[in-house]
Amino acid sequence: MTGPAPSPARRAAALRERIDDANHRYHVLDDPDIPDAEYDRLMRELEALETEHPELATPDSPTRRVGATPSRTFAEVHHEIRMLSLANAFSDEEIHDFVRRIVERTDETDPLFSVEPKFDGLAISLRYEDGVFVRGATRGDGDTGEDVTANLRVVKAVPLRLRGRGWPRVLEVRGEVYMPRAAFEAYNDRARRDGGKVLANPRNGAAGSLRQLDPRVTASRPLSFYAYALGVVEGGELPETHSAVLMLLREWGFPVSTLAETARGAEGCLAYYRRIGACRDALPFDIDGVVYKLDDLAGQRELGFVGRTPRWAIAHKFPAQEQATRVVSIDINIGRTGAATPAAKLEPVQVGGVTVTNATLHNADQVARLDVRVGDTVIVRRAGDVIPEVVRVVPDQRPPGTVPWAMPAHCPVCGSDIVREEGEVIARCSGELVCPAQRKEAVFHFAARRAMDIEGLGERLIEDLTTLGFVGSVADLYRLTLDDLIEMKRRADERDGTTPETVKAGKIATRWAENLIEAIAQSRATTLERFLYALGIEHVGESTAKTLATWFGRLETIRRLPWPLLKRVPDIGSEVARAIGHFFEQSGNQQVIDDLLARGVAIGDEHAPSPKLREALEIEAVLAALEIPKLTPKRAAQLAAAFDGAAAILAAPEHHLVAAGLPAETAAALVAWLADPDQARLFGDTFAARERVLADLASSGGDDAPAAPLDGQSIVLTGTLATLTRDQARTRLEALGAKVAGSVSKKTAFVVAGSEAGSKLDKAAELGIEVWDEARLLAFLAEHEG
DNA sequence: ATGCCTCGAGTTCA
DNA sequence: CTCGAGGCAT
Repeated sequence: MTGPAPSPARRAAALRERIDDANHRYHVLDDPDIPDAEYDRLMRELEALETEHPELATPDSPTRRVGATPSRTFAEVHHEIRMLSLANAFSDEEIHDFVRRIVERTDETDPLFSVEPKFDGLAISLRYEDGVFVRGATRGDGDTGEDVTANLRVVKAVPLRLRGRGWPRVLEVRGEVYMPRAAFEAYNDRARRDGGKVLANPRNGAAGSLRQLDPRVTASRPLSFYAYALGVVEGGELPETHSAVLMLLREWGFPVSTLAETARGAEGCLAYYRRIGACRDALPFDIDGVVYKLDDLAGQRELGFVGRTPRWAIAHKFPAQEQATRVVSIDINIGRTGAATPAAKLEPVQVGGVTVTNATLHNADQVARLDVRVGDTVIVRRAGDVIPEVVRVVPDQRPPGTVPWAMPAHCPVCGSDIVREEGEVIARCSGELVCPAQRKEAVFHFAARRAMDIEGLGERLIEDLTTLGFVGSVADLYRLTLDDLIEMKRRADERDGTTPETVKAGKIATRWAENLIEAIAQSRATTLERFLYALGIEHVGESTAKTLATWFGRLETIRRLPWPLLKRVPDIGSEVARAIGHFFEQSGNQQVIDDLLARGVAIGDEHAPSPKLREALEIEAVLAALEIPKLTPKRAAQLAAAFDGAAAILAAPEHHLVAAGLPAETAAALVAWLADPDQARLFGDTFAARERVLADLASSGGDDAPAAPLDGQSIVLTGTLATLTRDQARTRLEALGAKVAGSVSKKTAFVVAGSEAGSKLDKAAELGIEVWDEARLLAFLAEHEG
C-alpha cells in the first residue's frame, strides 16, 4: 500500500484536484462522491502541506476559500458590460405584449425563448482570467458594484478554476447567489439555539452574507450559486443561442438551473410559468418568478435596450408571497376547549393571490417572541400551505406610543378569568360551560361531519341558536321544531335590522328550516365512535373515541367507568383516562347524555366488550393502574397473588398486608391511601366496574374474533385516489383491522399512493416503506372483504 | 429520564 | 399543515 512518497508539490496538486472535484460534485452536480469526513481529511492534509511549504500555496487553492484576512471596506468595481435589470410582468397580457413587440421588431414569427426560474437572491458577476477566478462583484446599480471576491471564494458552488476546455481568456459569468431554503432553516435553528442572530429570509441572508467584512463569517453561511448569463468575453468564440451558452457554462463547471429550458412563443412561456408556479413550494430554494430571454443572440443584439432594460428579456413574477401590512388589532379567539388564541386583524393585503385580513399568532409566547403590537407594520407570508402567518415586525415603522401586547386577564366573551397553567403554552378561558363561545364551539364540534354529521348546521346558525337561547346544550338540538327555527330567524332578523324573508316569501323561505330539521333527524342514527367523539371530551379525538368504542363496546359501560380501568387500554394513559373520567363525573354531562338518548339518539353498533379486556383487566394490572403511592407494579402483583380478590385487599388490616410480604412502608401507604374516603370509593367502584365488564364479556360468549387480514397494521394514505374518497378507503381498511395513520414512520406497514402524492411518498421512499398503488389496494380489498 | 411516534386542536379563504 | 403534548419503548 505504501509506495514511494510523492513529492509535496505533486501531492498538493493531486489534493487540489481531488478537492475541487469533490466540491464540484457536491455543490454543482449535487451528487457527492466522498463522505464529508473524507473531504475534511483531504482539506486538512492540503492545509498542512501548504503551511509547511508556503511556496506551494496557489491563489486558486481550495484552502483559499476560508481564512483570508478581513477587508476594511469593499472596493468599487466598474462593470464594463452593464449588469441588467429586467422589466417585470405580472399578467399573461403583458407577456403577450412582450412577445408581440419582439415579433414586430425582428423577422421571427414564433420566437424561441430560453426560460428559467428567477432566483430570489443577489445578482453577481464573476471574472475569470485564463480559467482562474480573479474577481467577483455585486451588481450595485448595474454600472458599479462592490468587490466581494474574498466572500465569493468561500461560496463552494463558485468554481475557483474553470473545468473542461475552450474557455475564453477573459470570461465574466453572471448569476445569482442564493441561500437554499433548508440551509436557511437549519442556519436559523442553530442561531436560535445558540442565541445568535436570526436571518430574516433566504434572500436577505444571501445579501447580508456577501457583504460581510470577514469571509469566515460568509463561509459559515450556507450559500449557493446559479449562473445564467455572460458579461465580458475576450479571446474566445461563443455559441449562437442563450441556451447553448448555458450548456457551455455547465461544461465549464458552473451550476446552471436544471429547470432551464426553451419554450416557443407566448403560449410556451406561459405554460412554463404555470408549471414552475405549481411546483414552486416544492423547490429547495425561493424563486419570485420566471425569466424569458430571446434564445437567439443575434436577435437580442438587434432588439437592444430601452433605458436600462433589454427588449429581449422579461421577468414574469409570481404574486408576492410576502407582503407588509398594518396590524389593526389583536383579538382573542376562544376555542372549544377554552383555548384563548391571539389573532392579528390586518389591513387587507394581497398575498400569494388572496386577500389576507387575519393571521393567527398562536399563543402569547409567539406574540412576545415577535413583539407584535397594535399599529405595527408586519410582514405576512403564506407559507407552504395556505395559512397566513406573521413573519416579523418591521421595527423602523413602529409608531410612537405602542405598548407590548399582553394576554387579557378575562375572557372577552364571558368575562371569566383566563388562566395559563404552569408549564403550558396555551392560556384558557375558565368559563367552561358558562362561556357562550365555548358552548357555541361545542355545538359546532358536535354537528361536525366526522361527529354527528348534521348537514347545514354551520357557524352562523349555531351562533344565532345559542345566543338567542334556543340551544343551551347539544341535546336541545333534538327538540327544535320548525316553529322554533322560524321564530329564531325572525328574532335574528329583528336584531340585525334585516328584512324578514320568512314573512315575505312564505313557504320557500322555510325550506332551509325544513332541511335542517330533517338533517338533525337523520343524525339521530349514529355509531358509538361518532357519539363519543361528538361529546367533545378533552383529549378524546376520533382515534381515542374509536379505541374506547372497540374495547368497551357500550355507551352504558363507558359512561360509568372509573378512570383506572380506562387506563388499561393501549394509548390511553393517566392524563387521558382522568380527562374522560372527569367528563363523566360531571352530572351536567350525564344529564346531556340522558337527554340525547331520550330524544331519540340511537347508537346502532353497540356490542360486547373486546375479549382482549380479559387480560388487560387482570387484578394486578388494575391495582397498578390505581396509582396508589409506593405500590409499584411488582408489589401490585404480589398483593393480587396473596389475596383472594379486591374485597379481601380492601378488608385486610395492615399486619395482614405485611404478612403477605409487602414492605411495611408500602403497606402503610396503602392503608393510608384507603383511609381517604374518596380513594376507597374509587377502589371499590373500579373493581365493581371491572366485575360488570367481565360479566358482560362472559355472557356474550366472548369468543375471540377471527384475525383480521390487516390486524394492527399501520397504513398511510396519500394523494388522490381515482375511485375512492379518502374516507371510503379509510373505512374499508379499518374494517380489515388496519389503523390508518396520518404520517409515515418506520412502523408504517405500507403507504397507499394516489395521484399527486406529496411529501408522505418521499418519506416512504426514504424509510424504505412499501408503496401500493390504487389498483393493488382495490385488488386487496376485493380479495379480503365480505 | 430520553426520544420517537401519534393524536388532538386550531387555523384561512374562496 | 403544524405545533404541543401524551403515551410508550428504551
